[in-house]
Amino acid sequence: MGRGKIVIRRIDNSTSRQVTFSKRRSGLLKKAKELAILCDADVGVIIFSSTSKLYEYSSTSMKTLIERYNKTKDEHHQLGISTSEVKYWQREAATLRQQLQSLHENHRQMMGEELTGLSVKDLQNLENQLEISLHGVRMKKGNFIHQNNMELYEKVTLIRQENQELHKKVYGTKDANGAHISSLTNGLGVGEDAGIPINLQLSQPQQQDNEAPERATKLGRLQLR
Amino acid sequence: MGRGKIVIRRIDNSTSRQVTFSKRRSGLLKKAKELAILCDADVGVIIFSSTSKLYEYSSTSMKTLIERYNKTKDEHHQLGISTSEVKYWQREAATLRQQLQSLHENHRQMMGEELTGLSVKDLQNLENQLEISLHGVRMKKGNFIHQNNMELYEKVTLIRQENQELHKKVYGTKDANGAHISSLTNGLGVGEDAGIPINLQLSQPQQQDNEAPERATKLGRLQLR
DNA sequence: AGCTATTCATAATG
DNA sequence: TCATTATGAATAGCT
Repeated sequence: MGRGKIVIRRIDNSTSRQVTFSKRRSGLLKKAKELAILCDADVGVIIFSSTSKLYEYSSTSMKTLIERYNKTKDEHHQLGISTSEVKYWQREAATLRQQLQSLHENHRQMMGEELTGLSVKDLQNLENQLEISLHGVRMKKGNFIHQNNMELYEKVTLIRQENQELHKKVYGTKDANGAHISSLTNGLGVGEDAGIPINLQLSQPQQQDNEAPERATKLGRLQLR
Repeated sequence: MGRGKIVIRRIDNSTSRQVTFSKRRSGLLKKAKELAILCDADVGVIIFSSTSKLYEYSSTSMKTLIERYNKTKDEHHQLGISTSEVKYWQREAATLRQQLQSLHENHRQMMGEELTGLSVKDLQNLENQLEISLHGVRMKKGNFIHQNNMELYEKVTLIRQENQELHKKVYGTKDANGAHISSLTNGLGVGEDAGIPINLQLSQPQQQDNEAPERATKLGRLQLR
C-alpha cells in the first residue's frame, strides 16, 4: 500500500524510519479504536518509540485494562510477578501488623492497663515479672549511681590533692589543713570518711533536679570545671 | 476497504460483529508487529473480545512492557498499578517493622533487660512506671480474688442452708447443729465469722496450686460440684 | 472459511 | 513536518 511494496524488516534510514513510525503509529491507534468501537471489544495499545517516547491508546483505562490482563493471566497459569509480589508484601505487612498488635497488648498489660480478661494466674505471672523487672532496674540504677559517685569521688580527691599542693606553694609546707583550704573547697570535708558513697551532681543542666537516690548522703552542690 | 464504506459504530448484528472482530483483530496484531519491526519500536496490544477472550501481542514481553509503561507513568504523574502497589506495601511493611522494633526495645526495658544506654533519669522513670503497673496489677488481682471469694462464700452459705434444711427433714427440727451436719460439711465451720474473706479454690485443674493470695486464710480444699 | 469489489493506508515523492 | 498520489493491503459484503 504505497508507491511500492516493502519487506517487513527494520528500516535502516533513520529519517524514513521516523516518518514511517509516525504514519503507522497513528494508523495502528486508529485501527485499535475502530476495533474497540465496531466489535465492542476492550483494546489497549502501548507503543514505545526507539527514542523511548510513549504513545498509547486504551478503550477504557490502561490501569483497568492491565489489571484485567493480569487477573486473566493469573487465573490460567503463573502469577504475574507484580501481583504475587504485591501479595507477598501484603502478607508481610499483615504478619507484622499482627505481631505489633500482640506486642502492644502485652505492653499495655505491663503498663498495668487493660487487665480485663486476665485470670488470677495471668495476673500473678505479670506481677512476678514486674517485680523481676523492678529488681533489675533498681540494680542497674544502683550500679549507675554508685559508679557515678565513685568517679566523682575520685575527681574530688584529685582536686583536693591539687588544692593542697597549691596551698603548699602559696603558704609553704606548714599549716596545710588550715582555714584557707576550707574556704577553697567550699567548706566541705570531702573524703574524710572514704567508705560512704557520696552523691554529687555534675553541672549538666538536663540532669539536675531529677535523681532521687535513696542512699545518697545529703550534700551541697559541687561544681566541677 | 471493502465492498462498501462503513461508519465506525458498534455492529449490531452479532454474527457479522464476530466476523469483523476476527478479521480486524488479526489485522491489528499484524500491523503492530510490522510497526515494531519496521521502526524498531516496543509495541504491545491487548484485546479483550466482548466475550472476554484475551488476545495479545507484545514485541518484547508483556510483563516487561507493562513495567516500562508503569515506570514511565510513575515518573510523570500518578502511581501506576503493580509496581507502585508493591512499593506501597514495602513502605507499609518497613513502617510496621520499625514500630515493632521500637516497641520491642521498649518491652525489653520493661522486662528489666537491655538497660544499657539508659540514663539515671530514664531508669527512674522506668522504675516509677513499673511501680505504677505493679500497683495496678495487685489491685486487679485483689479485686479478682475478693470477688471469687465472695461468690464462693455465697455458694457455701447456700449449700449450708440447704444442708440444714435437709438435716431438718432427716432428723426433725431439733439437734440441727449436731454431729451429723459437721460430718456433712467436712468439718468446716464456714460462715461463723462472716466478715473475713475466705480462700476457696474451684476444682478446675488448670488453676490449682498457682494462686498465692497473701491475705487468704489458710483452709482446706472444698470441692463444689 | 473463500472471494472480490472497494476503500483505506501508506511509500515515495515534492 | 505537511501535502499529494500511485499503489498495495485490508476488509465489507456476499457465497
